[in-house]
Amino acid sequence: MNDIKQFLRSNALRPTKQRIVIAGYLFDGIDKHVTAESLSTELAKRKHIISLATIYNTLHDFYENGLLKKLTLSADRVYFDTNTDHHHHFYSEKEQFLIDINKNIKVNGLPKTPKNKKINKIEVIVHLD
Amino acid sequence: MNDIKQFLRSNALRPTKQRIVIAGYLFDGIDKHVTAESLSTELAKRKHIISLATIYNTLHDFYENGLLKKLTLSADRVYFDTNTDHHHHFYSEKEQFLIDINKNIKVNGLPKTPKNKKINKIEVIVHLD
DNA sequence: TCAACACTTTAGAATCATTCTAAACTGATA
DNA sequence: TATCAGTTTAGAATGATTCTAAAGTGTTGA
Repeated sequence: MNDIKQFLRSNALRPTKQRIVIAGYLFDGIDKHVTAESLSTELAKRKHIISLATIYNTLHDFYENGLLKKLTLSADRVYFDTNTDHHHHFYSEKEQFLIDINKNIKVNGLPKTPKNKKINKIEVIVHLD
Repeated sequence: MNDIKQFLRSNALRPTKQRIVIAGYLFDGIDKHVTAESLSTELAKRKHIISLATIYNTLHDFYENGLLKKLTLSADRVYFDTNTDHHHHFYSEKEQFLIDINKNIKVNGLPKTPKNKKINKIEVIVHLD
């Protein structure tokens, strides 16, 4: 709890009740993929009612501070990943699930980067049926 | 023109005025990436006013028949790619542009596919700044 | 050629994730 | 503990996309 407060402070985020609850859930040591909706539902189960606006705000605050990765895999919901190490994903659109690939993947044969651009990151998504 | 009609018929799509215009634009031999909005604008420039609903319908009809690839790269607009060969992309979220990578890319080091699942496709997105 | 019908198009309403607004609230600081 | 910047929130707004249901149009068989 005080850990969480410190954790938030060290990221220049004021440790409010809501952020503590959300961070406590997200960063409990088990990597997770959440959407605003799924997070809201999960917290509600634990009797923590936090407005959706705050959930969106908080996810973005965390994302902007590098505490979450953002994944746009389908047009109708954005996923946030608590695993911020560089990694890739298995994804099933049909079943809407996401699995981290934590092995080292190599991508070979890339053409040269367009003029005046820099590669930010390479994202590999393995789509499953 | 008759080519386009045949082309549509061969894909079990009735060659309506609107589909002929849209297919004529999309499949002119030059690969393109469009969104519903960009397509609508492009056709309007050419004095072809087609309702957005029809543009969405048609893009999906084409997509379902394998004439277009669908790319969900940002949450707020879906791209359709006239290049349906298996290929990858450079993508700049900031500048909202998309470049096909037509070279052969190899992805090495994938872990084994989750039980009872099959790989549908592997998508590599090279994010640029 | 044409009637008949299934397939299409369309305007406008509806949907739904996400963002915005402006007011109430609260952690931090002196 | 008063003050104020940073937060939370309900509810409205946004914007891409989908839906609805009515009008329009290819296609086909005679």
